[in-house]
Amino acid sequence: MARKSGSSSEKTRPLVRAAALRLFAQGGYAAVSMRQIAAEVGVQAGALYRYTPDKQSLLFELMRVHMEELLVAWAEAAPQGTPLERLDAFVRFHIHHHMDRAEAVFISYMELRNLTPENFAVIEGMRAQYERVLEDILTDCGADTDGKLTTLAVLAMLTGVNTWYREGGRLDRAAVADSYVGLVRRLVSATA
Amino acid sequence: MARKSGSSSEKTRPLVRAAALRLFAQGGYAAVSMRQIAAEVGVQAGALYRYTPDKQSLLFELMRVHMEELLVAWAEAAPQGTPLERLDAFVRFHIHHHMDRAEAVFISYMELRNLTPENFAVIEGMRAQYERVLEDILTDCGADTDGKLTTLAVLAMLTGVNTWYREGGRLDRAAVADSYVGLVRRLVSATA
DNA sequence: GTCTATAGACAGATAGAC
DNA sequence: GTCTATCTGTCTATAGAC
Repeated sequence: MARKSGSSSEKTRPLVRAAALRLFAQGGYAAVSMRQIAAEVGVQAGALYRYTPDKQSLLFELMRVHMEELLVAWAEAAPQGTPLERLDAFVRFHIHHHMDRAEAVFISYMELRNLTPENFAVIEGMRAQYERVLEDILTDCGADTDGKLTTLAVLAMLTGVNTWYREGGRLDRAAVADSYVGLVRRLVSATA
Repeated sequence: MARKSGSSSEKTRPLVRAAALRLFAQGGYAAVSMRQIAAEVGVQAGALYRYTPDKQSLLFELMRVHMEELLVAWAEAAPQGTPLERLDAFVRFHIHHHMDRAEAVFISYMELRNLTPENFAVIEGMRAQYERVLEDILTDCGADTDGKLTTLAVLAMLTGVNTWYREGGRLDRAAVADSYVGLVRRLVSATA
């Protein structure tokens, strides 16, 4: 039997996550205090410890969930077709998924060094899994480039979009994705 | 008439910069204390304030000097030749210059948000100047891609090398540069 | 030029009332 | 589940001795 809706635990928990996400992205993990997060949520600092054992776990959970969502979203998209079609699909998927989660993406790149070694290893493993997705596609494309190097080059290029793309700018989401599909196709084409 | 060599000011100053560079790159500006920097130098915290008015100025100077060195180094390289030759030269220059300054590069990307607005504007202006260098080369190459977007895509790709390149790894510096020259040439080639 | 000592603010985390 | 209050430690920056 469900509880009466009086408890605000299931309301406050996501608020804590959202506040931490925003503030960590804005000011950096080390520069943001638990008191700032609490103020953003509208509670006192002590109340946060109902939802996280400590500040480190708060950061780790944000990054872990972000990476998990990324891997699950790709698995669910699961595009079929020729290798080049799957490459196009990956480029569009990566750009759109990352545009929609700018803060989580930012944190997941910038705050790696603020993870404990154990937590870092977990995130790195998930990142390696995602890199593998693109590497396999590139292998299937049969490009005559260095597979690992090209994988990292393409991912850096695609993720770099987040550093400059702003909604309402000169190019809309679809135009950006189209442009990068073109760029990546050239990258894997035979040498001119 | 030169002073006797007794003063250690001109010895300590670069030590402070070097310690700050290393520690900021390793732990992040906000997470590193003046005491840690002092310990690395081998003095007490108070002594640091002979060399910087405050912690913020220390960060800003590291980034400003890094950007200035980058612009000066390119100006001195000043490669001539066809647009495509200059593009190749830019790719090699960027990769080698950045490989040699991994810590300063890292800081200059990661710590932008820890600059005061005034200091941020200065660094952003210098970054825009550098982007303009590549944008002009790409324009001269006459690629039929979006010039600004391609500029940012290539820069993200090239700077991304620093996130994975390690001396003594599978590929040496020259091999990495060669590979990226190939990738960038494809990017600006006619569509396959 | 570097030291010791300290001012004054703020950090993460916990205890116990309600 | 959130509050207030607090413990314990650290921070940047400064003052004044040497």
